[in-house]
Amino acid sequence: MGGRKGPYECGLDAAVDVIGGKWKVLLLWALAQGPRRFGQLRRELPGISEKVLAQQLRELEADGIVHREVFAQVPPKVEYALTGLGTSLNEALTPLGAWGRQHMAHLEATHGQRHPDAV
Amino acid sequence: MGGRKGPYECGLDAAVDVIGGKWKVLLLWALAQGPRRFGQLRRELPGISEKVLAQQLRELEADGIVHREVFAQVPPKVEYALTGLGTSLNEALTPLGAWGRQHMAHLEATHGQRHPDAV
DNA sequence: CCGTATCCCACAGGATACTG
DNA sequence: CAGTATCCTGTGGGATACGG
Repeated sequence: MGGRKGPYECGLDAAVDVIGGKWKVLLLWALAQGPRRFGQLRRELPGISEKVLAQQLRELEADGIVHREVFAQVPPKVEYALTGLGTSLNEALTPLGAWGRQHMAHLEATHGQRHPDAV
Repeated sequence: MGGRKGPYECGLDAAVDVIGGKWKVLLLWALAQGPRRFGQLRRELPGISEKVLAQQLRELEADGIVHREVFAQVPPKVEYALTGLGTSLNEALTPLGAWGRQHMAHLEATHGQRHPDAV
């Protein structure tokens, strides 16, 4: 991401800029369960492409939300984990998640015309 | 909006789908101060076009976040206000806003390469 | 004053193939 | 395994003009 119009106005827009990617919150959600490897995340987010996964991960890393640890060994191993900032973001996100969960049915109905085949 | 990949996973994604528009949170922020008229909102969100303002307002209305009240009179008058659901969303958003405000400087610095001319 | 109708484009993100 | 490199598309959203 990275294309708003000016300086942030109310903090909320800054936060939304961080979590605004299509898979960001799902990523945050997955990483909250514990450190994850690349392929593992790919499996946990069915439908995401490698390019996009790597990309969103790097954006979150650039924002200091996730930490990327490379293990110099073969076969290659890389682990992603939430930083302290990431953890605090997740906590700040909790009420929103609760709100969403509470009104999910309503939201799927109104604004929710996705494609037919559910996953 | 309205284009994810399947059913919602964790509530968080449902919520993000609602506030994911470019101006949505600013709109929410503005409406939290009290009911607003169309032109008033346009003035409070410098840079937004009428099309997009109307559009995002519609989406929020479809999601039951804002209420649109038309006064049958001339000159025309329409007021937008938060619904109960909208208010609860705003409240669920509070911690996130606080988080953003707290780390705004950091975020502007890292992920924040916008265009040169600030507003 | 409060919108809708068009046209247009940048860019996030999908598919696929290839590399260290 | 963990990514790049390319190519391509959908669509959110900007600009502008017109209508009730």
